[in-house]
Amino acid sequence: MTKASKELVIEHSLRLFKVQGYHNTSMADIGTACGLLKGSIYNYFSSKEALALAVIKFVHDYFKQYVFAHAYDETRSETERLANFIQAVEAYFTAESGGCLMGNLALEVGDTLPQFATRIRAYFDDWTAAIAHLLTPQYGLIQAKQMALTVVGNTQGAIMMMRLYQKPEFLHLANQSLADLLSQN
Amino acid sequence: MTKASKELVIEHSLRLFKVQGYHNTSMADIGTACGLLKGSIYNYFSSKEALALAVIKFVHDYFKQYVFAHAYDETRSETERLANFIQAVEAYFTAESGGCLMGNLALEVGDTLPQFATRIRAYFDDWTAAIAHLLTPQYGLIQAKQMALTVVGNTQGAIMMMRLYQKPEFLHLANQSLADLLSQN
Amino acid sequence: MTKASKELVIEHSLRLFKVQGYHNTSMADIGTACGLLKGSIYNYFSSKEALALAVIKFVHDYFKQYVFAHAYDETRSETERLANFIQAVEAYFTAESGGCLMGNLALEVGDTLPQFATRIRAYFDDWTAAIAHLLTPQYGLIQAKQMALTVVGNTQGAIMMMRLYQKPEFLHLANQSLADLLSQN
Amino acid sequence: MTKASKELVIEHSLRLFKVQGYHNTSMADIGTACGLLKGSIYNYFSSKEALALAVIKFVHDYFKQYVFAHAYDETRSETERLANFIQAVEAYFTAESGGCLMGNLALEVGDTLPQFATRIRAYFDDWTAAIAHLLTPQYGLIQAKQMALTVVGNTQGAIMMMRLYQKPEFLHLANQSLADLLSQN
DNA sequence: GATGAATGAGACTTCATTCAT
DNA sequence: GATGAATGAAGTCTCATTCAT
Repeated sequence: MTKASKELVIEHSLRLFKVQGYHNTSMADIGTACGLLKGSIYNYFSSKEALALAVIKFVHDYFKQYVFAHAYDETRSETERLANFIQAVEAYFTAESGGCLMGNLALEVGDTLPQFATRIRAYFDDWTAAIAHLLTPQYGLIQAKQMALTVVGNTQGAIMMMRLYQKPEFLHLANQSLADLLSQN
Repeated sequence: MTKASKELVIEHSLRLFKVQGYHNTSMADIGTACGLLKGSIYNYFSSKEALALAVIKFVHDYFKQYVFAHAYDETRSETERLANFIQAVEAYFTAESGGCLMGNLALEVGDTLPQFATRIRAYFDDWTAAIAHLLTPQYGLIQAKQMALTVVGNTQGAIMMMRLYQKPEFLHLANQSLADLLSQN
Repeated sequence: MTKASKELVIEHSLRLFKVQGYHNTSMADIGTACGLLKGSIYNYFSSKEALALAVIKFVHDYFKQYVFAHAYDETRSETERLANFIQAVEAYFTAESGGCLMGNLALEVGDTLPQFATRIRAYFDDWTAAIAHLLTPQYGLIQAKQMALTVVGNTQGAIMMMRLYQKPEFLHLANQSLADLLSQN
Repeated sequence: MTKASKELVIEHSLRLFKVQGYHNTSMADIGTACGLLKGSIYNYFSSKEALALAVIKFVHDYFKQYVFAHAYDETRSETERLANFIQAVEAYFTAESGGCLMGNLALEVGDTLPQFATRIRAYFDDWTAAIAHLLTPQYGLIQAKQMALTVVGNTQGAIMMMRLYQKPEFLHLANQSLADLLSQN
């Protein structure tokens, strides 16, 4: 139950941080969501910041395992890998509201909490690397890397628009542009 | 001095909200930046929220006058208009740090403070309309509008990346893509 | 206009103190009611407390002139005097809402602002003396004085009930009891 | 200790609200009286208003149990019940200073905080009903009810006078009048 | 005489954190 | 591992008062 509870706190925090923001989410909010008192959370995490870093790691690990991994799946063709990757991204950000925790945190605390910014960059780096890996055969390493950075930016922009206008098409369109990059040959 | 002081508070608040976030910026922070006590700000704005809304309006008005207006400048060719527009966008977001207040707020409080979200959407709507206006002759109204939405998203994504990685190239590249949309004929 | 404005401030303050209480009425409230800014009130009164004391004096003077005086009106019989007195009391407290400023202040700040308590006692003393003056011929000085104190208390209690239940009968009944004291012969 | 501490806060608040008034008593005042910091009180009550409502309920419950109950004590004769009732009232309001919290609040916030007014009326209703219950056998329901309302008003007026003049006789006299209502047969 | 702005204290309330039970 | 209670700092906002214009 220890592990389960810890993960429970992380998952509730993830949702709250995403929807309400980091500074606007109190330990009491998190406690309430978990069915705990705020003080009890300190049995699992030493501070609000430590909790948030665990949440960031949780998201990052999830993407490594369930999203980015598709880019390196050697049992599939490049086009298939990309399709699976895109599908995973779209499924993830369509399933729950609040957009992308990493993007949200980047804009909320990117300039004030450098510990967070470092980890968010690492996540974006992995995202970029995954896409670059898929584009490299066709475009070469240098250009693929550059294109991947642009794609990540475009995707984050699309998620922002999707959230602000409550319309999932934005992300879908951005992903189609990405898909086109490989289907053009 | 009234007008000046009110605008002074707005400008300091703009900077602080942008860099530190809305919830992480206290009235005391703003007061200190303006050389006032926290309580004195209430001589100008009835609440922190009212102040933030004034800041949002200030930014929106600025963009209408100094950025979006380029798209409607009938003394220039379409290509020139677009070039001026792009130049204004790039200058604005390169000049100061903290990215785009509107995008930042969209992600920090978009789901919590609907009064803010409405105004931010209005800003993005105007931005979109300006670009659509430039693309319509070549692409037709429907497609231009759609492309404009994508461009705005891409720009916001680029600003996010620019801020996170502290590299201005992101925005420059996004703008080049926009420029290419008209120079391709 | 000086005198008029000063009295204007007093009258608005009287109403606000009566309905909202002393501590719950701000100088800004009073200013707004008078069409002034809060700072302007200090052109008339040196402090909130000085203003309140002026209001107390205003009420006391009004009662001396228009209510208590009936008890000493030598052109009338005792029964007539009492009837006029009662009529004046009833008219006053029925005309406006908020009950009796003096009673309200007695209970709100009687133990914390002795300057107020002293003046409120003086007002009650005069009220008591007026009634005692009317009852003395029939009951003798000692007993009349005692009865008058009881009558004043009963009247204040009736005003409290009248205000709490929003029913003017309470005061009317109390006044009838007073009237009966002289008509019983 | 929970119950004890919560009741402790209520009792200190009762005393302070009674003597200093509601708006003139700060959470810091209450905290100091309880040996707590102002913020700690929010572990017991969600707001100052919630605390005040708990205080009102506390007083009301106390009167139901220790004062009004005498009126319904079937083991005693009517005259004894009334004597016990009167004795309880007199003991209560003589024991502590500040008068009657309910009456004080009625005049301070009766027109501003309707949540308070409703509860205060309920308290006065029960008080009235208790006296009416005692007077009904002799006077009939209708008249007894009317007389009871007058008695409650007179008692409150007496408590006001008692507090303002710092003389306990007022209440004693009012109670004697009440006692006479039954001893006249 | 009126105003807009400033002040400093203080109001209610929230928060992250700690700790004995 | 959970809780209730405490803390002290900080947050938004209000207030009485002052003063230059």
